[in-house]
Amino acid sequence: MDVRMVCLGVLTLGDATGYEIRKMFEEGPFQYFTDAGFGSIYPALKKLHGEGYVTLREQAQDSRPDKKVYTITPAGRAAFTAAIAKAPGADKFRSDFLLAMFFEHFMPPDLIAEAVDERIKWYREKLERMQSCDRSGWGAGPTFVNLFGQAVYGAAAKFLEENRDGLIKSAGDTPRTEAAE
Amino acid sequence: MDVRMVCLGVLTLGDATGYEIRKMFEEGPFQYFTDAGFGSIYPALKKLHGEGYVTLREQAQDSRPDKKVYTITPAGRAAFTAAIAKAPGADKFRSDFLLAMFFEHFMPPDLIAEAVDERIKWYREKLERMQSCDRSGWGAGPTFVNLFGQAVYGAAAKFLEENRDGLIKSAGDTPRTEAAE
DNA sequence: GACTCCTATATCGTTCCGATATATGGCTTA
DNA sequence: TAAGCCATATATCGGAACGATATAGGAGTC
Repeated sequence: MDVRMVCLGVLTLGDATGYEIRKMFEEGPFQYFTDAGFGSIYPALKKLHGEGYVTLREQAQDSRPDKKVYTITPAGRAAFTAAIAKAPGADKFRSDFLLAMFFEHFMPPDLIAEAVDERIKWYREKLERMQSCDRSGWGAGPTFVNLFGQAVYGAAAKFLEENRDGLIKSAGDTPRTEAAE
Repeated sequence: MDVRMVCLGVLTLGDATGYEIRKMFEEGPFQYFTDAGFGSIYPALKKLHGEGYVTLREQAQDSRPDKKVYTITPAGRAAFTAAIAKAPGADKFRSDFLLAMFFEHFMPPDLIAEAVDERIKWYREKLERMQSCDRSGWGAGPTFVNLFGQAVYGAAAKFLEENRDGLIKSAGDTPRTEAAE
């Protein structure tokens, strides 16, 4: 599922500009399982337009670049429907934090503690945002996705809180590996 | 943390070829939180060699391309240590499956059921592999990472099993959105 | 007055991903 | 027994995506 199709999905919810689509990925209900920056979205929209999957109308604005409001076409809806009907690829969890923890013996204990504490805070904040949004009026799909996110992020936060001290203690008891031996 | 540094990390565990590093990402303890294909690894190793972070010795083999066994240098160890000392970026969870579930009203109920069941199976298999490996002799870091993975993947599997029927029932009760309205 | 943030576009260079090419020995299977 | 697939082992190529940067003015803050 490439950025093009994800943009089409967002446009099934209503017309939007590239900037608004970006905000959806950053703050909206999509933020926990997908992502795309301007450098991906603008070329994607241009391509979708060339393929006839979206139309656009330009809204002039003073002291600001013109807004380009995109609308999905019937062909676009058909393409999106076909795209999500295909068996989705594997879920991917990528974490530089876990990579660092794997090599914990290269780090001083205080740095480990800092990294774990930061990550707990990060997961708690994300979780808070997921829990605090008003789900009344949401359909079954968005609700399912939101609750899935809560289950997974909650499990991550809980694990880190319960295993923080053990990891740091073990690091304090074990000699650190020197960078150049 | 780019592919270059992840390769360096693997090489701190012992000498390896590009092919072996790939296997680590595919089957080894790294598979749950990082990934890289040949198209990333070979160029990364070439660059690391140019930077003096690794050395290589070529081992001739008959009826097969020569093996290139890479060894990390002291400069490489220093670079890796510096890389993991920096505050790691955000954890990323990417899921085409959740994207499809978000737009569940574009899918017929039987397709939803199939997708959820496949995903449950996938998470259970991954979990099984994480649980069944022999952790005796592992250090604190790898153990921590493995148990984190179990906590998160376990939570995902559990959520899907508990909410499968509810989602499918709700899909059966709600009219499906046509591709082209 | 300086600084940062928000809106809104877009590009550019680097990196990454997936598919493909090459070569051969071993194992399964129809 | 031939056909097909898997494992080993290298590598490249095109396209996609990422991150940083550019532009520009108004609003809000220190």
